[in-house]
Formats: sequence, structure tokens, C-alpha cells
Amino acid sequence: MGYLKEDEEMSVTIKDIAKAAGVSLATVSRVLNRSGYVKETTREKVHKAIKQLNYTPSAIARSLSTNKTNTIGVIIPEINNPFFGEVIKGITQIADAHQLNIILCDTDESKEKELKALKLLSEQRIEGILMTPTYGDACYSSEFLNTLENLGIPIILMDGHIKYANFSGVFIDHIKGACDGVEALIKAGHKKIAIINGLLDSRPAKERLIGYKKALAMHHIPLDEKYIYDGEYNHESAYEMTKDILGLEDMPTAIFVSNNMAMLGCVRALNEQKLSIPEDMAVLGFDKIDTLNIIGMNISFINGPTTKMGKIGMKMLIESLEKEKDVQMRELKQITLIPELQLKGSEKMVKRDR
Amino acid sequence: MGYLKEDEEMSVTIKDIAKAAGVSLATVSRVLNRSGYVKETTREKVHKAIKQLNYTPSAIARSLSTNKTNTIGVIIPEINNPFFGEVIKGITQIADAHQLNIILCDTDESKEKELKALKLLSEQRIEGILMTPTYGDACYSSEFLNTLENLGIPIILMDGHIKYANFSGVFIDHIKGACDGVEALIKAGHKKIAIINGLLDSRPAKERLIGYKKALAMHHIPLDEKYIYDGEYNHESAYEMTKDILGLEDMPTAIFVSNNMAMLGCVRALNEQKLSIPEDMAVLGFDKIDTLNIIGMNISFINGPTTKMGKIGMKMLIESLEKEKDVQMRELKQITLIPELQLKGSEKMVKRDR
DNA sequence: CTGAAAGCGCTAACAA
DNA sequence: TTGTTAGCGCTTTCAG
Repeated sequence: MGYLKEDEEMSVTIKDIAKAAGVSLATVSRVLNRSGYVKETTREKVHKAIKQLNYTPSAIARSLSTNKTNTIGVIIPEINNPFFGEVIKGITQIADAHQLNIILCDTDESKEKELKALKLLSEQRIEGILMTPTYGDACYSSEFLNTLENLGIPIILMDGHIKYANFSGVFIDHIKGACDGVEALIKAGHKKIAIINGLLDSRPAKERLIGYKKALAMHHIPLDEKYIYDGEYNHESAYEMTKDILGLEDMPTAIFVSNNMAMLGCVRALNEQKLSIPEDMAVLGFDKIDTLNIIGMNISFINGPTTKMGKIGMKMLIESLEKEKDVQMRELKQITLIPELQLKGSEKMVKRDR
Repeated sequence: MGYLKEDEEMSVTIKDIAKAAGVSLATVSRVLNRSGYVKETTREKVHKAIKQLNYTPSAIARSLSTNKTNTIGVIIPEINNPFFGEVIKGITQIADAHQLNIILCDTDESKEKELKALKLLSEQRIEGILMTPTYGDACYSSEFLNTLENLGIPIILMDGHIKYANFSGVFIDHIKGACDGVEALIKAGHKKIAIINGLLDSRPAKERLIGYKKALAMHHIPLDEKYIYDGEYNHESAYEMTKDILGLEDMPTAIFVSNNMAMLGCVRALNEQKLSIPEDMAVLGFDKIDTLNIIGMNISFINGPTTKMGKIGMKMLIESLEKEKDVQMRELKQITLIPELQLKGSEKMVKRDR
């Protein structure tokens, strides 16, 4: 009874276009893909039909037919961590330029979800994966490893290692970063340098400690165990440790806080005691917190590259996608990025009278 | 010559499984989808074949056949902004629970990319879109509006309005948020309250100013134009404005900084002049910056909900996906979230001797 | 330059 | 319970 609306509901297909333009399916497909020769006038006819019928090609059908999806998967542990926000920014920038879609999976730091994500992406027939495995050397289930190996598509890791398996990826040289940073402190005259570190079951914490020790050794400064603090990588823990340090008999002149969240706790403790940086205590951090310097704290940082890591990872993935076409060979390629030192004066030794 | 590796390269299909298990395609499909009756023994045979051949169903083929993709698109202006990181967290949590995939598009604040993203998603035959349009009331091209309308799938907006169009979405009540916050200042005794605001071509800035004015009016405090500062929503601009404010003849006792980036500039200016919060100046912000309070600044904030907005948006989208099945009706539903007041003492009027 | 037809991998009637 | 078969929308030989 009512009026029938011109129904575009049952989505229009290439067939409708063909009919409307008075040509065959193949021809429409050709103008869609600019493949093969098509007479200019027919091309126009087709385009007109496309406009009129408001046609949008189906990537699904195309994928099935061509066996290509132009989609890659990104798996990360926590999307709400600004660190990964920047990494993804880098990824999207490159992906965009190459017309690749991104399916995002947040694993919430759970190995289980990581596995699920892998399977899901695999079903979607994505062409490659970019992932940061959740931290910790937690043992990997054989199912996980199997899934990974049977995926049959390139996987690029970003700053993480998967035990028992060798994958290509972009990694951050935590050792060198920490070493360079601590060395800057030493060169500024510091000899008593404390470190607020994370638990040693995480690779970054382990390596940053190594870097710290290495710098001391290189400059013949004896290692003093009382300056080494291990705790959780969070601000509460660092707050307590900093208070401890400030109560030390033989107080250090500098603190190397090897994690960004921990840095906040350290700053809080210093603030509470009205100590200023670097006048009263030099402070060096790992992974910057922009806000601190913007409000004028001038803390020195060792910065792991974020956006850059995403960009490079994505480029590596694209490269291996292309390679795979030619030869049936998978090559291992690992790129290590060295963190950048951002010295804001806080590494300086201002008061030498201690 | 060489050994042939057992080649699983040409990916295994449902057909291979059928052959291996000695059943028909349909049967395999049935056990895959747990649809229809299958004898227990055949089910087992099929499962064994699936394991042995390491079969992964193709979501692509399934999508083509069922006309469902279980995928939704998320379009946001800047993935590297922590605000959106949290929004996405909320989205993924709900999506996860409903087995929905997410295709992520970052528009880089560009209307052009926004349009591209829309088209791309449309080709992928996603089932719905969750988006935050880039800020500003910049005029929308008719092409954009057309695309949006012709999409034929539900779109849920998150804290943004698209001019000339009415879409469902989750919005933030900037007016109420600002009003509540400023009111808290007034109740604490403040009468001279400055506002550092953004440019008025952005809806949030406009509305937050309205909220500010409203609070003053409600408490019969005359509006003083010299306390109103409009600038860019960034820290440099806010830094300068704060310095201006601090040089004012009749200095205010409180500052309402209506944006999180701007807050940083304000804090920097206060720090430089060794003014403490709230002893020397009460400070209220819009959208918290966690780091500031962690390091002990105790700034009061009006917090727009982030993760929550993502969750609610996703739920709304799922709801409209389900509704759409039943009736061919699209209903408009707009939910407004009220920002939460996080009073950390900085709204207090500590020195009344000014 | 254009058309016909055979798939891509899977689902969903319809039969058996 | 199970098998047959006709698509889903598009690409891509192979002929014309």
C-alpha cells in the first residue's frame, strides 16, 4: 500500500552496473581496476552508471577472487598506553600510504587473548602481522608457538622477543640507551648514581640495568649495590624507593629512573621534599613523559623511539610482503633502534659540594 | 630433484577437509557452524581432519556467502592522543565480548582522510561505524554528507557533531561539566575567576565558555571580560595567557583552564613564578592529565569520560545493528555523558587576603 | 576492445 | 543425518 522507496538496500553489484551501462561484467571490472584496454566512451558509460547507482565495490568479493586482502593485523598489549598510541600512529601513517587496512587487536596483556587475536586475524586472511607480545618471559604455550608458525604470513615484532622463536622485528637497544644515558651523567661529574629499576623478569628492566652497570664499569666506577633498587614499574613503588634513596647516609647525586611511570613517583618524592632538579638531584629517565618537561621540569630522558618504531616495523612488513611474492623464502631481519638522548640539563652536576 | 616439503602453502579449504574426512562440504560446514544435526562420530572425523590439515576457515568466503562481516570501523582524528587511546580501549573491550573485529582509521585531523576512510570501510562491507569527526565546524563537503547518508549502515558519533546531519551518538556535556566545575570554585569562595579557553570555532571551547558564564550568572557574579582569554588549545598559548593573567592589576584568585594541553602551559607559568596550587592560585582543568596529580600537584579537574564513552558508543552500535535486522527503521538516539568532577583541593580558596 | 564462463571458499536451501 | 547444488560479487583467462 505504502510507497516503495527506490530501494538501494539490496546493495548494487557489478552486475547492475553492467546492465545499466549495457556492457559485460568483465568490462566493468576492467574500468574498476584500470586493467586492460577499454574504449574511452565505454569507460565513461560505466562511470556514469557507477555514479548513478551509487555503487561501491565489495572488497570482500574481490579478496575472495584475488586472494589478497590488503589488510594487516596489529596486536598490542594495551592500546590505552600512550606509548602504543604513538607506535600505532607510525604504523597507520605508512599503512595509509600503501592503502593497507589495519585490524586492531588489544590483548590486554593477556596471552590468551593474544592467541585468540592470532586466530581471528588468520581467519580474516590478513597478509601480515605487526605485534608487540605482552611483556615478561612468560612461557609460551606450544599452541601459541604452533599457531604462529603455521600462520604462513610474515610477522614483525616490535620491541619484544618471543622465547623459543626467531622472528623478524624492530627492537630497542635498552642496554645501549641506558648506558649512553648514565654515561652522560658520569661525564657531567656524577659518581654516585642510584638506579630505580623494574623487576628483573622483564627484558627491558634487565637490559637497562646491564646498561647502567656497563656505563659505570667503562668509567671505572665501582658498583655500589646500595644504589640499586628493583621494584615494580609503577609510581607508588618508585615513590617509596626515592624516599629511601633520599634518606641514604651517602646520598647519590643522581638518580636514573629506568621507566616512565616510575619517574612520576620519583618526581613526587622530590617535590615533597622541595628538592629541585637538577640543583638538588640530577634525574635521568627512560621513555619521556612530555608533560613533565612542558611544565618546566627539564628532566633528561633516554627516549625509546615510538612512532619511528611503528613506521619501520610497517615498512619491514611491507617489504617482506613483497619479497614473499617472488621467492618462497623467509628471511630473518632484525633492526635495532638506539634510543635517543634528550639532555635537558638535568644530567648536570650542579652542586658539587656533596 | 630436491625434497618436496609437505605443501600447505595453497591454503587448505573446506573441500580438503571434506575429502579427508570422507564427508560432504555441507557436513563440514555444519560442524564448523554447529548448525543442524551431525552424528557425533562424523563430527569427530571432521575435527580430526581439521586438526591434521591445520585448517583455518576463511572469514572472507564466509562473509561473501552470509553477507555479514562481523567487523566495524572506528574512525578517529588522532590515535596518538591519549584521550582516544582510552576511548578505543573501551571500544575494544565491548567489541571483544561480541566477537567483532575492528578496522581502525586515523584521519590525522583531515577531512579528506575522513572521507577516504569512510569509503574504504564501506568497501570492506563493515557493519557499522564508530567515529569522532575531526573538530571544528569546518564545512562538510556535500560529497562527505552524501557518502555518510548512502552508507546504509549505522553510524555512532562520539563527542562530535556533524553539521547538517543528525546522527546517533554519545556526547559529552561540556556546558554542564564546565558549569559544575566553576560552581565548585565559586562555592569555595572564589569570585574572580579567569578562564583560559580555546578558539570559539570549536564546539568544546564554545560550550565550556557557556558553562563558565552560566555558573557565574547562577551565582550573580558579574561577568568580567578581562578575565576571559581565548587562544589556541595548546600549551604555548596558555603559557602566555597565564603570564598575562598573573600580571593583571586585579588578579583573579582562580583560573579555569578549559583544555588539557593548555593546562600544561598554565602550570609552567605558575611554576616559573614559584606560585603554588592552590595556595597562590586555584586551578581547575578540563580533561585530566594524570601525570600532574601523580607528581603531587593536586589540580582539580572536570573529566570527560573516555573509556566509558567508547564502551557506550560500542554498545549503542551493537544495539542498532541488532535492531536493523528486525525492522527497516533507523532511530535517532543520543546519549549525553556528564563529565565527572575530580576535586583535589585545588578549587579551594586558601588565601582570602587578596 | 569486449564478452562468456570458470572459479575463489563458504553457506543454505532442498532433497534424499 | 547427510549430500547436491546454486549462489555471494568479483577477477581473469580465453575467445571473439
